[in-house]
Amino acid sequence: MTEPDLLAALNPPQREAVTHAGGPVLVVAGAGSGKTRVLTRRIAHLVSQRDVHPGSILAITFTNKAAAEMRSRVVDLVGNRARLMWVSTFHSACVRILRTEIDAMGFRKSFSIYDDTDAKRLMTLVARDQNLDPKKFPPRGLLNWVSNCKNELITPAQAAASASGLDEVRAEAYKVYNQRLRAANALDFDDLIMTTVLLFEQHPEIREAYRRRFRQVLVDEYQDTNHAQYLLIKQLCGDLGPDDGLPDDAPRIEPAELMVVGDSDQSIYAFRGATIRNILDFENDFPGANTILLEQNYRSTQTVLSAANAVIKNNSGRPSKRLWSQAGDGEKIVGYVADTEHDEARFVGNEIDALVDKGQGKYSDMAVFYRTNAQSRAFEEVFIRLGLPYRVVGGVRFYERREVRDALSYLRAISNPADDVSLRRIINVPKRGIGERAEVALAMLAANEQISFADAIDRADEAPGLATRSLNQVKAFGKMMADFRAMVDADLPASEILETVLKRSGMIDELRNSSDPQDETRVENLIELVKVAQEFVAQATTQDLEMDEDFELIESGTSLSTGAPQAAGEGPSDDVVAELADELTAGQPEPDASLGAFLERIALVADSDQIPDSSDDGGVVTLMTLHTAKGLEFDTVFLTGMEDGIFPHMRAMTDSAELAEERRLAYVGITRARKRLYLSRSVLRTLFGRPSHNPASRFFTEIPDELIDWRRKVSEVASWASTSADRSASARAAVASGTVFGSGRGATSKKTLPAVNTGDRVLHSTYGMGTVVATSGSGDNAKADVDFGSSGVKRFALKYAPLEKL
DNA sequence: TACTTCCTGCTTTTT
DNA sequence: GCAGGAAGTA
Repeated sequence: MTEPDLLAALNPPQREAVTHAGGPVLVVAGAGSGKTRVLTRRIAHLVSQRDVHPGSILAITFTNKAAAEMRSRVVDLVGNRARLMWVSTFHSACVRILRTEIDAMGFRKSFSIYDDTDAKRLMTLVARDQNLDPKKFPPRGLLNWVSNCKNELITPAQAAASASGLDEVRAEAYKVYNQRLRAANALDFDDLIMTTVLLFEQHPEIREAYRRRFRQVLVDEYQDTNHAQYLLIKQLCGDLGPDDGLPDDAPRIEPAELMVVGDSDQSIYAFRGATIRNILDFENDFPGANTILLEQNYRSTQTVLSAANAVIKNNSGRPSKRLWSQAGDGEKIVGYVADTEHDEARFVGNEIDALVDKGQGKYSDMAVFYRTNAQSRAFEEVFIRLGLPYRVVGGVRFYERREVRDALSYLRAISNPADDVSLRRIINVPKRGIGERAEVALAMLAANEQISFADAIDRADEAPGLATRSLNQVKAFGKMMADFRAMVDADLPASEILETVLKRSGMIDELRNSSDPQDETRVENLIELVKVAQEFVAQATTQDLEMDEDFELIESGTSLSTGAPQAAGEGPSDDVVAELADELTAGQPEPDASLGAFLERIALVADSDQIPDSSDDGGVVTLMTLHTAKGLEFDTVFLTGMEDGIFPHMRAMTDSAELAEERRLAYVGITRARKRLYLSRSVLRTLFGRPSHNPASRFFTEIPDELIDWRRKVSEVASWASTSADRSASARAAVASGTVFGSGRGATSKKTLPAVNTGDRVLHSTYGMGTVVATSGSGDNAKADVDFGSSGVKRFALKYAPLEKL
């Protein structure tokens, strides 16, 4: 694509952002102003410049999915040569750097990456060892505290030095937790960033190599970066001044060109350390910075924008921004007050049906948003009944399932023998007679001898108090793991190793022979995992071929060394350019089907990257949380559960900063809509398994009434519940004690048992439609096994299960 | 050692 | 109303 084509269809501020040269740039962009488009075009523009080598571009996106999309769009625009650029999330970029450089930080290259669940497990162990009261110091809370430290780049020693009171305990937990991580040769998510920053601080020469490499750095969603990520950017393209750690006579390189794009009104990840300070202080952080404002919205109608503005303006202390649209007023916002969440779901379902019937859109043009994943249930139930095609994004994740985690723990323990957490997870999976006693004996040996758990297994003879029977089992297990590791040494592809592990460990056999109907699904999930591995291996092999093409491209003369001459005094010298060209060709990551590479992919890629394509004809309705909705847009958006206590979430209502974040979340949700916005709430909602009733969300009432077309305003339940304060209070009390509806704990209602037989179709409030495949027991003990297709087979006690015969 | 049965806490949001 | 842990039992 030629240069004018790249710039066509952009408005003047966008064009300015795309072609900007020299000095850092902050693009402050409102919702729907074409942020991502600007970034994509800018990268394409850069690649099409003769003196910019694609390998010198580093673009950071928020999700891996966004990275993949941006990458393929740029390749579409300017061709294969763009494949050499780095487009990834902060985490993936750091892993890529650490895989090369981590020796310098005292880890081995085979390090494991611990996700949230692993981290929590490890922290639980630490807390137990420290004899911490789980009520006072829940692992989750400790982990949050540690995460904050890591985001602020506070080391355990520094934390201990400045902590007082309860924080002294937390700092101690942080220290031990990190020691255990190090011993397991593992890094958690926050470590990935923190360690990279520390690496650059402690090894200026390594940092300098990357500064020379990346000449163009672009960051999307800058409002959601945390302090550690900011420091990383600063290390890569800030002006470090005289304290840059290099010898005085070493050659310096000009800082790279930096462009960040963000909207402080869309910052919704402060809860995990993101800070809009990074946006507000950009001009101080990067002197000489330019700010470009994108205020025209191309996505939504003026009505939608007015609603969004009306909500967000209640946040104090935000820089003023006036978003405008040329799309006209469009349709009014539809408001609906439901009696129950089922009623709300029915309204949404019927409305979707009606819109499709009237030809006002396809299923794939519509999305239902909610605050928490648990709220998807009512919609699923109703949508199944109505026969609406839908897809829930997020929720119960594939990689969170027990059997999948077990399999991955095997792989990690094989790839990284020091990984005690993974090893201890699977030492008795499947059951092989190595119980708690045996495990403790081995752990004692490991502690006494200062060796890893894997080494303790190899020296099990020395373990104190290990029964002979257990000893034999442990030896057999050690032998098996050694065989698996030999497969890694022989460079067998990840998929092959996985298959062997599943078969030889006996995991598959145990599940196949099990009487628990759920285990059938588990087998299917493992087969699915094998498929994922096979696809990964296949992909790595084809990438290999593409890389070869790219090398040819470089060699055939498009590389930096033949590019336009640099202006004197600016940019890298010719020597540096030549060196850079060498580095670019030499330093390409070998595409890699190894076990380590596979594990890395699994750790970093969220499986919520499965947002349905709108290209399929008809398609499906998308259900997701507001957080997942970030960066997406739909013709029709249903914003549901607009109730105080739900959204804003109960736990955010007391804290003004958290409330402000919830409001930004509302702003994000509203601005996802192109043409039609529905807002709904329910007066009565089942929460924690019991009914509770909530007032309208403050965000709902902040929207001017004239923008809203009320379909139903006052619910009957609302009128009896709120006519008098007394009655309302007593109703609430009754609800709270579970006496009114009889579904509270201990007040099990007597319900007539649905008589089901094999082959009956039933509806479950959580799993949806299913078929009875077996029945057992009688009377109160009657149970049924129900097959829910993709959700698998579950066994229910008919007395309690929310099952309905169809 | 392994299976069963309570029982608790949980629901924010995710790279 | 469910998962995962703790405690109790074979």
